[in-house]
Amino acid sequence: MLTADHATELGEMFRLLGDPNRLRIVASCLSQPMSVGDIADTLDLSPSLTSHHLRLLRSARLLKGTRHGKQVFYDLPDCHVRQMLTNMIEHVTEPHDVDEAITEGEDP
Amino acid sequence: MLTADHATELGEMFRLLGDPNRLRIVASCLSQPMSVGDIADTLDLSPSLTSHHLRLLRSARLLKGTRHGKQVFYDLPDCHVRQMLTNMIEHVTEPHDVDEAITEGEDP
DNA sequence: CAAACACATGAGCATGTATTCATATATCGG
DNA sequence: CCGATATATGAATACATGCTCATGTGTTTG
Repeated sequence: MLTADHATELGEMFRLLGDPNRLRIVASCLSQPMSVGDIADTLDLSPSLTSHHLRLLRSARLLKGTRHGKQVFYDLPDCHVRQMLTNMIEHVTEPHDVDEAITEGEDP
Repeated sequence: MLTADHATELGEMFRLLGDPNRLRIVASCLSQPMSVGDIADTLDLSPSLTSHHLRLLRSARLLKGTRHGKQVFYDLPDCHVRQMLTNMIEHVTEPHDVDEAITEGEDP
């Protein structure tokens, strides 16, 4: 069972990954640490917006920032999360059929 | 790489799991199909709110609804998602240390 | 058919949040 | 120290979203 507290905690992480730009930011740091400027350039986001998102991701420990001189590089400290994301990104590239209707179950 | 479209699609799914009540609803359907009333009772949510959330989860194909007489039972049609969630729920019960600061990397 | 039950849906509100613009902080080169 | 570069932060705003209340739809039973 999932307690309300754990649902809030886990939900907070999913909520952060629920924004497309934030998800792209995290994804861009999956294979190697990325500087803020490189992330912003790669994803075509303003440095300010990128930094705002990075702050949220850092607060939730989804990303970890390491300063090297003027630049700060971000990467995923949690290998469990990294694996989950790698997995889901791979999964989302597969085709799937569409059916959102309520189906009828056969009689018992 | 993760395209913007795929980020939107995957992000949409994470966004839905990002609400604690919705996450609890999905989690409650992990082991066996659950009727709307049972979900609402178990999680102490109003039937209306439960149904609103179920509609969103159904639209995103995170849950599938099957009618049996007056009741509608919901469960997870995607075993990939089920496994991911089972995994993350298990993970969130483990302890973890707290460090959201920017750390200093050693000189090159 | 009518009443009861289970669920779905629409409107409305209060709150949260993604983005932008302006500004501040930190680090390095000269 | 000064300017330039890189990142962070604060305020303001337009928009999204969770929730409730009221009502509608579908299904079984009398």
